[in-house]
Amino acid sequence: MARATSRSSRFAEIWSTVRHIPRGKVASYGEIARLSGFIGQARRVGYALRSAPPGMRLPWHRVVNSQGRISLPKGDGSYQRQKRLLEKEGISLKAGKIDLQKHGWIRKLKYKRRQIR
DNA sequence: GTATTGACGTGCA
DNA sequence: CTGCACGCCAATA
Repeated sequence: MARATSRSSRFAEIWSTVRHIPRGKVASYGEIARLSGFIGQARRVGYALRSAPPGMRLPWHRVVNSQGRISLPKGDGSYQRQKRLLEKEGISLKAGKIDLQKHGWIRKLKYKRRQIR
């Protein structure tokens, strides 16, 4: 076994991480990559999600880019599709962007930590 | 085998 | 704010 070069096995880590994203929260491709053990390989996450077959109920819509923006093209309606799924979970988009401070699963701590609690 | 593209990220002009 | 370059890895031509 050593090699487990199966593509599925390689993507399994990413799929598993994505599945751990709580409802109503979002994570970036880079964060998913890091949590899956693929630091700096955000691109692989996008590839894994694209290869993810439907039916496994993968919350792929909770994954956006670091800017809080949907990376899918608007041309074929993919953008709208994800946007709708997000709004359905209470995640609203502001000017095409998500407020990561509020909906980010792993938000970066800011220097202004007053009122945290 | 190389070249190009892609559901990305970060830095810089 | 936008656009461009480079890095990262895998799939595709």
